[in-house]
Amino acid sequence: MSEGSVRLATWNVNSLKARLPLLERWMVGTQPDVLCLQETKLADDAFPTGFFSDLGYEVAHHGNGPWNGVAIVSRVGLEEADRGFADDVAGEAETRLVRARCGGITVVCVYVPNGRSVDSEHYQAKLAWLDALHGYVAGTRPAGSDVVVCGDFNVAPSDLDVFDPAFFEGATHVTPAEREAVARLLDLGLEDALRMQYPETGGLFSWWDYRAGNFHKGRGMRIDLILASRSLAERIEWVLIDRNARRGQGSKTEPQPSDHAPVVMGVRK
DNA sequence: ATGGTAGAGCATCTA
Repeated sequence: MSEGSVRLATWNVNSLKARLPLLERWMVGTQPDVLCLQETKLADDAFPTGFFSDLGYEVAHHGNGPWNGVAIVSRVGLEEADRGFADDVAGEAETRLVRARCGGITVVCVYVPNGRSVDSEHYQAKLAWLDALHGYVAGTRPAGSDVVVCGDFNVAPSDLDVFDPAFFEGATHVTPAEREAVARLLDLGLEDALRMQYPETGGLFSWWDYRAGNFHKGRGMRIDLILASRSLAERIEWVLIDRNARRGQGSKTEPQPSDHAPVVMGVRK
């Protein structure tokens, strides 16, 4: 990209340790300036800081065990790192949020709880977590500054974002309450970067179940989002979902993919 | 129209 732009990406890697071979190849090829990772599945003391510093990046990780775990990786500066919500919130121990200031942009990296099923307590916890996120994001004052909130939201914002709305009836990720929670985030002064570029294009998915050949059948959803504050959104040059990074499943010679593809955005400085 | 996969880690649990 041109000298005057910043490349920001988000990727749920489904275990950083398992994904290192593919991640290295992808970072060398893509050259992100800021990369948000979810589901590192690592405790902080097991985080491979040297892997990233060798590639020229600083990191802020928030993880405490074999589940969840989020990180911000940056080569345009990484300051004011902040882990988790400020106050006690359900799920606060689950290491699902990390924030840092990178190259003048406030970056909030999130891994929203899955919710499992609508009738489960985990679904209620998901809604509570999204509510806490709303308060947290409001505190970053997105209406007046360069803020990005990105990551795995485990919510498909509209029916355009799923391969078949009928298939997901009664399931999590598509309920009015979850979609309302995302809409309320946007109301703070954020834009859904990819949807802004492609307002009516279906099939732009970021996640496909590993099973049943769903990736090759196009049976996915768009749940990995980059929400950009308006000052940033008006400088977006392009947004893409890198499906190439989702290929190779089951191959003996290709590095194995996550079930998520990275979402990448180029922004003028 | 989930459960055929994958990753945690060693029996299942989570997604």
